[in-house]
This record gives sequence, C-alpha cells and structure tokens, in this order.
Amino acid sequence: MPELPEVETIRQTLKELVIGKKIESVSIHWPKIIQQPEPDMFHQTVVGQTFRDIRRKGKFLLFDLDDFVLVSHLRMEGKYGVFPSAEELMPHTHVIFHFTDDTDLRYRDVRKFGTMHLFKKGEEQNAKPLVQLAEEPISGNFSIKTFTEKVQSSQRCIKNILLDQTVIAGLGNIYVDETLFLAKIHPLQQGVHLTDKDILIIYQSAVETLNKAIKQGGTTIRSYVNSQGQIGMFQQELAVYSKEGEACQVCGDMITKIKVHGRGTHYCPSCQAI
DNA sequence: AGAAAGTCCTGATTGC
DNA sequence: TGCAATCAGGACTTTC
Repeated sequence: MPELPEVETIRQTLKELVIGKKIESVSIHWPKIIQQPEPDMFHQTVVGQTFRDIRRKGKFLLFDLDDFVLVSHLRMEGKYGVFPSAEELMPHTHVIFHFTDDTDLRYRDVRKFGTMHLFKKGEEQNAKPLVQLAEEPISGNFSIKTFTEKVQSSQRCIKNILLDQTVIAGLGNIYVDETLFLAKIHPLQQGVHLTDKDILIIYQSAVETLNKAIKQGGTTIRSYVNSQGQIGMFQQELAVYSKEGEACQVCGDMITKIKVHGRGTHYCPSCQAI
C-alpha cells in the first residue's frame, strides 16, 4: 500500500517520464475513479494540456498541467506507468492518458479504490480531498505544537491518531507501526495520556522512519512498484510490520499482532509496554 | 462535535 | 478437492 515514501518514489520516477508530454485524449474504463468533474467534462478539460510538474502532499500526487491540477490518490494498489500506445494493456488498467507522442500514461488499480480530482490551478487547496490535510512530518512547516495539541486532546489511541491525515500526513498502516516501535510507545496508548516528550519522540521517529524508507525507494509488501516497475527495498528494514511471531530485534520478545479498529497492528509487548 | 461504523473493491487466504 | 466465507485497507460518508 503506497504511503508517503512510496508515493514520493513514484513522484520522482514518474516525473522524468511525463513532463513535457501533451494529452491528446483520455480513455476512462472505470469512471468511479474520476471523482470530479464528471468523466466527460474531465476528458474535455485535460485534452490539449501538457504535464509541467508532479508534486506530492502526504500520500497524494499532484500533477501540474498548464491550467489545472490533477490530484490523485493511489489508495492500496494504484500504479502509474508510461508505455508505448501500441503496447497491450495490462490487467486492471482503468484510466489512460494518451499523449501526442504515441505513448500513454496508464493508471492501474486492482481494487479500484484510487481517486482522481481535477481542479483549476490553485483551487485544489481549498476543497476536498486536500483541504483538511495536515502537514507531513518531513515538511519544514510541520508544527510540533499543533501536533501535540491535537494528540493530547484526543481520547483515541495513538495508532488511530497517527493514521488520521488531518493530524499528521503521510503515515499509513506500515509506517505507523514502525514509528511506534521506534518510539517505544504502545499502539493502544490514548493520546490524552501522552506527554510532550512522548509526542516529540513519536514525531522524531516518524521523520527517521520516513526518510530511511524514501532512501530505500519505499516498501514492497503486497504489490508496490515504482513508475519504472521496480520494487522498494525498505521491507528489509521493517522491525514489526508483517513480523508477527518473530523475535524483536531489540529485546528478543515475540512481535505480536492485534486488531485496532479493523487495522492489523504489530508491536513488541516488551519494548512498547503500555 | 468527536468517534466509530459503513462503504468501496477483488485477489489471496482460510475454513469446512 | 472445491467452494464459500473471510481478510486486506485509505479516506470519505454516514450514523450515533
């Protein structure tokens, strides 16, 4: 599932492949992916536009066109790739941007959970899905004070809080578990019971985890590949996620998996005692 | 208003 | 073996 490091890796690899390419037409095979505007209006709007840049906010990709911004979320299994137009479509290809140079930008998504929103340039910040999005921990604008206030004012457990993109952007199920292991905080600990120091350590752990994962090109657990079809390498570094039953690399106790509001949650009962 | 549950999907895994 | 039920999960919408 692409989280911030995977989306960043996709952004970097995809940028080289699409910048300067002009859209001739779009094929939409699963219209629900296109949340806004209506698919036929979406098509009319982007035809003739050229890709100028790709930015990222949290787990969202922002494709800058001449006059519009395409906001794309990959959810669990979304993938982008650039192919010669003549090449046969891979399974689960739902949206195809046909370029004037006889190549395509193709969006594939086995579960069809991904979304695309199109905005006039500059308007994307004022509407869903970006309007409520918090800063990401590796951003220079991240406020530890605001983060601390939000965490300490919540009755929810820290696992849930860290998955909330209006509190901190970019973490998903894998990196929340890894961050809490590094911070030595139990996933069920309530936000209201965490000290300023706990929260600072959580923030620092998130930064360290995300930066390491970006350097490794992301984590491939199920099916993640970057825009050039390469897998990530960070799964070798995982300490708790998908390590149920294995020995903790710090203390040797057994990594335990529990469910926290429907999410698989991995932790070391000794290092992360509540 | 805040928090939990429901929703969207399909391939892989589990259970009988 | 074969089929059906269950699981995986991000973020929005709905419900409490």
